Amino acid sequence: MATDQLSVTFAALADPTRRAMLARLAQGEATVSDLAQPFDLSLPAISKHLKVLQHAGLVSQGRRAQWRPCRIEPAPLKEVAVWMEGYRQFWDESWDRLDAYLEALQTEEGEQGA
Amino acid sequence: MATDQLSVTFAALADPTRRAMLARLAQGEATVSDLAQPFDLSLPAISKHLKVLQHAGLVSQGRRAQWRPCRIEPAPLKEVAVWMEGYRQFWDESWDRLDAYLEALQTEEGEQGA
DNA sequence: ATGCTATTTAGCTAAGTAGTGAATCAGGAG
DNA sequence: CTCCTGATTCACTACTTAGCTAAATAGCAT
Repeated sequence: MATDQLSVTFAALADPTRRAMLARLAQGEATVSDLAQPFDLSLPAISKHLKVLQHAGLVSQGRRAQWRPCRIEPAPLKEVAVWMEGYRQFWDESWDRLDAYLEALQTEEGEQGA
Repeated sequence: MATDQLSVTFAALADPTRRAMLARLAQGEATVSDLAQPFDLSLPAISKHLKVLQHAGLVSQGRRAQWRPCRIEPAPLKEVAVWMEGYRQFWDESWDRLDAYLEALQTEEGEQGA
């Protein structure tokens, strides 16, 4: 398995359960049981998913009595955003519009030339 | 393994070899051998990585004689970008600045109150 | 037909992942 | 101290992934 940060982050995000947990944490702190509640999974399974998210640095965990409140951490998402930036031309709609625009321009020129 | 599109895409991106192949394809079409060239991997290994990328819809393959020219496909990247949008508040720097700004405001208010 | 180059498929191994239940640790509360 | 709740670790099973070599397929060139 790849161990570079970006690979670990992508791998952590490659699971709908973990993304749902992250979505829940985007709304604020939650305990492990809070996170487990929507799923038909054992607590150990949730704990494991959580560990994957922590290992990726996407989530940090505190302690309050017997609870382990979890928070979302922005750094790895930022790294993904930076990586995505390098491919913006492929996914940004405005680029598609620009592409269509340039194509239209070229067509006009062709018609003028004919 | 999760089979939803986003999970498959993230899983495909969770490998530095595959991301490097994608980076190469971002510069234009390439054959399988072209893609294999920078790596110390057997051709079958590259072919497998390529299949993962194709299965994620990130790459499409044509045929020209005995070559299979590969192209990058934008749709799954777009889906990732859309997903990321939902977390912009966590990774966008301007949010950090806003956060700092609000914090500064609150500190000022506190000092005024004291 | 034969061969040559590009690529894929098959069959295998080693290692990693996702889930389970049982047991254990952490930390109040009676 | 003992019990109860929250959470983790352990030991195990089923499955997937990444790599390899060897063999097969695709398509041009002779």
